[in-house]
Amino acid sequence: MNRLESFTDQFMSQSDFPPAQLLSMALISVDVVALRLHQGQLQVLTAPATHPKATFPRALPAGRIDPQIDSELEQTALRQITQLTSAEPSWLEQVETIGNNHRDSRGWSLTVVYFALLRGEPEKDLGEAEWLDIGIQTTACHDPQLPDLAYDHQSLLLTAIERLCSKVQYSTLPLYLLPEVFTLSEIRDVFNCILGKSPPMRSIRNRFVGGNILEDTGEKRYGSNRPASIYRMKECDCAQLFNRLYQTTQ
Amino acid sequence: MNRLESFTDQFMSQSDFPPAQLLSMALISVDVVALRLHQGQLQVLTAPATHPKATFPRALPAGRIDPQIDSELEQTALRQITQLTSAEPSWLEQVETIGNNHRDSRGWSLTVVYFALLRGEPEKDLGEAEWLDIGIQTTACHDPQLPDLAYDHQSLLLTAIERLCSKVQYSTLPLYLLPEVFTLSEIRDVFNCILGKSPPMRSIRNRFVGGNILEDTGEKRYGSNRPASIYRMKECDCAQLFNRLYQTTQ
DNA sequence: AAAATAGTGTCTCTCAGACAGTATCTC
DNA sequence: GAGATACTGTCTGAGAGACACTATTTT
Repeated sequence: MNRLESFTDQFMSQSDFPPAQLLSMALISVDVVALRLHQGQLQVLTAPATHPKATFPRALPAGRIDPQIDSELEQTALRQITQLTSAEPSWLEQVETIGNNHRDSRGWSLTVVYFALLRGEPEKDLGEAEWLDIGIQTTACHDPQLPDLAYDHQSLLLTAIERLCSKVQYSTLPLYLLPEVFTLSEIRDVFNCILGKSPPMRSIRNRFVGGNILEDTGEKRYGSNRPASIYRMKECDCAQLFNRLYQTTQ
Repeated sequence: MNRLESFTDQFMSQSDFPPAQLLSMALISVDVVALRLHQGQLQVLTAPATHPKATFPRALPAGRIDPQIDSELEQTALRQITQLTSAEPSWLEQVETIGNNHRDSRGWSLTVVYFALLRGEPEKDLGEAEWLDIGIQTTACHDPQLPDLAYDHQSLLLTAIERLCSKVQYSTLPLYLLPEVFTLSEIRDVFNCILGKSPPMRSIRNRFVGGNILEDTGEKRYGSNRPASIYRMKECDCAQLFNRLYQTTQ
């Protein structure tokens, strides 16, 4: 038990303290679900589970707010990723905040969960990072095979994956898992890796090219077939939304 | 300065304590944006702003987690509503968590923001509650006229309103602002109150009646015209999603 | 009958999906 | 030319929007 915990326990026992204010003392952490596509496989970034009683050896990258460094919550999340891998996430958004008195045996605890995407480019991981595969049931996307993670991290991962599955169907989010330049077929591959199926190329082409989301680099990717045009996302701050869902993928 | 604050200050000054753990000490609050429709007007529930230096007299209902009462974060949010009004919200969801070192002069502070809808039925408020009008610019829904609120609560309100505006267009959320039974025209009124415009009755009818979302009570509402069928939401746990947006309302 | 709102029929438009057909590369 | 993948043309279907038309009540 480290100094913080012993201190917290001592504080908690002071029953004359107004209970409504006690929870300024809740244990706060920021957990990150960082996903990437690697060799046709959706993967999640993990760190060693530090707690001795952890049910599994790996856990989501997590940490505490460091007021010396972080002026915003998002910076805390970013820091968890950069501590493990040299890559900058192409996407970062808050998923949910879990707070209750049963997820941590020490009492009330609160976690802000972030969701990050990393581009599928060559990059190097630092020390303790490990990417674990996420399996997709081709038949039903609703029950992906998640790796075992310590604490309640598997359920946090599930929530993030559900967010991903939902958002790829009505936004430009799939592009954030791809390298800076890519072909249309690679967009289809993103759908396949995430959902186990994909809309037809006609629909992808209509939405992304017809919708003026992409910029043609003029380059071609050559293979043992007709070369494919190489595209790049047009400059924009955040994912654009469409007003229909792909339905093949439901 | 209450006891917690002085304690926090003292603790913060202990420079030998690992800074990464300090933020277990962040000030945590749960803020609620509770909305209702009252006489054709979208309204937000407010409480008096307690802080002496508050910029405006009213604020969103907010409170701390009380570990004696709350086992889940959502209960803390619910408690803020029931302390001010006798009504149960028909909808409650988490919006976002704001955490940074500049929204509270005391240092790092963290707020989990919830978003609640209350049915437009006769109900009584308790003591300090006050419902403030939210104006909609009929021309552009993107800039509603929000009431002045203390702290950063106007910006939290804006985020919640944006969530509402977005979600009414592709889900059954509008129904959660209506009484238990209602007519189709009242659904149109909800759109008008929130967005300043509404999809045509034909589209509302197709989506809600054709989509098998509603149950016809068999009753009629009489006025100085052809009576309207009275409907009720079919039993379901949460808002159902459609796979297109209404476009008239963009 | 007039006024008012409820509700229907039907056409158009957009965009996803299906699928056949054409294009352009390597081997 | 065969094989492979890229890309286009075009039809269907779902569902939103527009709008004319009909229905049923009160006054």
